Amino acid sequence: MTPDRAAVRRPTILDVAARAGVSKSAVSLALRGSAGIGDETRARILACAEEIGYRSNRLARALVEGRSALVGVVLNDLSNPYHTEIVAGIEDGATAMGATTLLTHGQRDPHRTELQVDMLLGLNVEGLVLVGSRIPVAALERLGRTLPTIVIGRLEAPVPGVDTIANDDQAGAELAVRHLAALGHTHIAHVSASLRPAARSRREAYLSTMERLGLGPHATVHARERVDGEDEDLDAVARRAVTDPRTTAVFASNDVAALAVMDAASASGASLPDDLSVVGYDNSTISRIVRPRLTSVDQPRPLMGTLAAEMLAERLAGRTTDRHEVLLPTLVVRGSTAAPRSAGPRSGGPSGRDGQALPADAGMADPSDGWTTTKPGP
Amino acid sequence: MTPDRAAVRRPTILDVAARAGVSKSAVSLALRGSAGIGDETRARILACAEEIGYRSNRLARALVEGRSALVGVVLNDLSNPYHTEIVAGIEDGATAMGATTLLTHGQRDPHRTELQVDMLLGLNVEGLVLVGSRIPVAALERLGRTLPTIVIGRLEAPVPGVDTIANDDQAGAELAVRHLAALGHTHIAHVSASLRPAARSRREAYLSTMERLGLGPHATVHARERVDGEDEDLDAVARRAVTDPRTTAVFASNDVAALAVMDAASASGASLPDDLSVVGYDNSTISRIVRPRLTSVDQPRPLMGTLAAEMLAERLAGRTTDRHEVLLPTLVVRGSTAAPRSAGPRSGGPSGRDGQALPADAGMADPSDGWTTTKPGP
DNA sequence: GAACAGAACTGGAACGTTCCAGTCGCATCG
DNA sequence: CGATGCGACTGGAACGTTCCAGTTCTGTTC
Repeated sequence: MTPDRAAVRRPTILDVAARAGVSKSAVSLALRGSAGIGDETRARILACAEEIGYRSNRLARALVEGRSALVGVVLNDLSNPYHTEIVAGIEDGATAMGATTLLTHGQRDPHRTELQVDMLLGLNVEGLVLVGSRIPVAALERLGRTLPTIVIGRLEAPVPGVDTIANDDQAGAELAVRHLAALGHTHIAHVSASLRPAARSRREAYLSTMERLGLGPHATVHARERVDGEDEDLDAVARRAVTDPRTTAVFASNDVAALAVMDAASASGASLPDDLSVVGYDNSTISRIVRPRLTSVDQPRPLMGTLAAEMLAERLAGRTTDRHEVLLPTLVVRGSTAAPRSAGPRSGGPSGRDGQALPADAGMADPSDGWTTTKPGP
Repeated sequence: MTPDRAAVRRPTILDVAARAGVSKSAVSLALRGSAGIGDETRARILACAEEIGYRSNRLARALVEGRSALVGVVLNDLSNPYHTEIVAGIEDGATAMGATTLLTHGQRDPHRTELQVDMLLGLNVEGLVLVGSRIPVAALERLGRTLPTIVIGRLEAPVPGVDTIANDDQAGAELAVRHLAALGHTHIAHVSASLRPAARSRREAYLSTMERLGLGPHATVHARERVDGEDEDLDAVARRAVTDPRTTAVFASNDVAALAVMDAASASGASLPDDLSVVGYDNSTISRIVRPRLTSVDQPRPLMGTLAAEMLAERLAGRTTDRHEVLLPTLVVRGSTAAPRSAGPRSGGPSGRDGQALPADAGMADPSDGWTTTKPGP
């Protein structure tokens, strides 16, 4: 049985005031720890508040203060553990600036995402972080005009008033290809999981790196046929990639695709990593579950989160220029990559020990902070 | 460059009223679609609102209405994809009752969880759903007295005013053991991942089911030594479970533990599922990634979510008695279970085809709705 | 002992809504 | 033709805070 909650009105500042025999202003002062109130009175007020279980009404406060101290985070897909570490980073940053984080998820659906954003705006959030969200460009432009907005992930084109944080897909892809080449692979194929901007630039970087390494003639891209549903025939693409007997290594544009390749290879009787080396992208939980464990490009997710919070703080402090950050990924080497059967490593390259992280090309940025800044295009 | 947002005050209902040449009340009426306003005037007001980009301030509305139309959901661990489907269910239910869902995560930490709950209370949420959250009992009791609270997961002991939704661990464990026995296994071991209530009752059900099947003498429980950190030596336990040559099957108390068992078995040269059958619990993404794919007990997660929303609605409609639901799990049979090498199946049991779901024992509940109700203890 | 300073506290206004008790004008009715 | 009723609209109060301009009181200074 539960006490009748409807009858028990939630205590307000006035109830506390009445009990302590002071005015509501005194209570407000005491609760917020402001000066201008005696220690003795303050203690009494605090005690009274405690006794009747007073809890400040954040809605009312937000209304009068004109600021909600709320930051909205929209996740495209809650089930993607990829997002989790980013969120943790955002939360830490937001907490540091005295704000609290409100999460919602768009369920991979632009329409739902827009609805969620609307409801966050209704709650007067002071800033918005969209994590890998799919949202119509028009809506994003409106947001850029309305409040500080940070997008984590790659945008088709920059939107005025919207900051972005992405990882350097070029560098990541290069890292993967160079790792395979250093092991002695020459016939390195690429499996591209989607046509979204991130996958596209990984593919381009794959091609250019192959070219630069003099392996251009051996480059092959296995992409999906343009089917509308996205996860349509990834397995078919993987099977296609695995059939070519000359291919000894595959760089996949994400871990899910890499998993499909590993499955296809095993199904055709290949033994991993001896017959086929596989590199994924995202360093998701998949990479630690699958056997052999997957070598994968890792994005600095916690950093992405704290950076988002930092950029939000800047915006709130008055920054009006757009900022676009590109972070350098690293490669986490695990058991899915090894020298091909026919050849040893071409150089004193990575030893391939499980879980060893390699920083992105040191020539491109200072590896000590792990990321670099690029200015947006016109 | 961004327009100076600070200068642009967010338009209010009064701005709309001024522009449309009516009173604020008329605008309020028009926006909410109430009667008492002419079609022509309404259209004009709506147009004006659109023009100046008016957006209702939910805070102010909540303040005066005394209800926020907000439901708070606290996730213990965002990275656990287990939760995702539950959240989707809650959201659907909440949307149906005209409320929106606010997510936060407790980061597996009781203290942080309490903080998150506090901030949700400050936002005047009308109900709270805690998903697998670890929160001090004292705090939970306070919540039970304050507002409708639903806990998804098993509680040590019922808390007055708090509803619970859990899956029937007994039935789930029985399902797993019976499946293995039907395949012909007699030496079925159990690996217990934790000492939390759910794992404990799975273990008890394992033991009693073994007993009932006349396999009591062959029952062995491999539990963790009492180490404070939870994931401490799961692998060691798994290795221990795998060393006994007579053991041909293992029922693990969750998928993570099952994965450890599979790893340990592979490491010791066993081939799965021929040398060892493994059953997990949770039917998490792990079970679909690992090879062979893991047979696992599945909890009706979407149902748990919608049920939570339903129970919340009941509470808001005035229910004051506590409700405790126990849902029946099913078994999803995949490739990790097969008849032992030495013996065929003892009966015309399950065929073991990949992904086939078996309902829980029909004698315990009507399988058509998939769940049953149990009344709480005194 | 009057003037003053400052600390401690108070009461009203404001925030952006909804709600409610009216007011106004107009058509209908007896 | 005056009363009645009703639809359309208005203005003030209220929600629970914070903020600000006062007010009171105590002690200090000349």
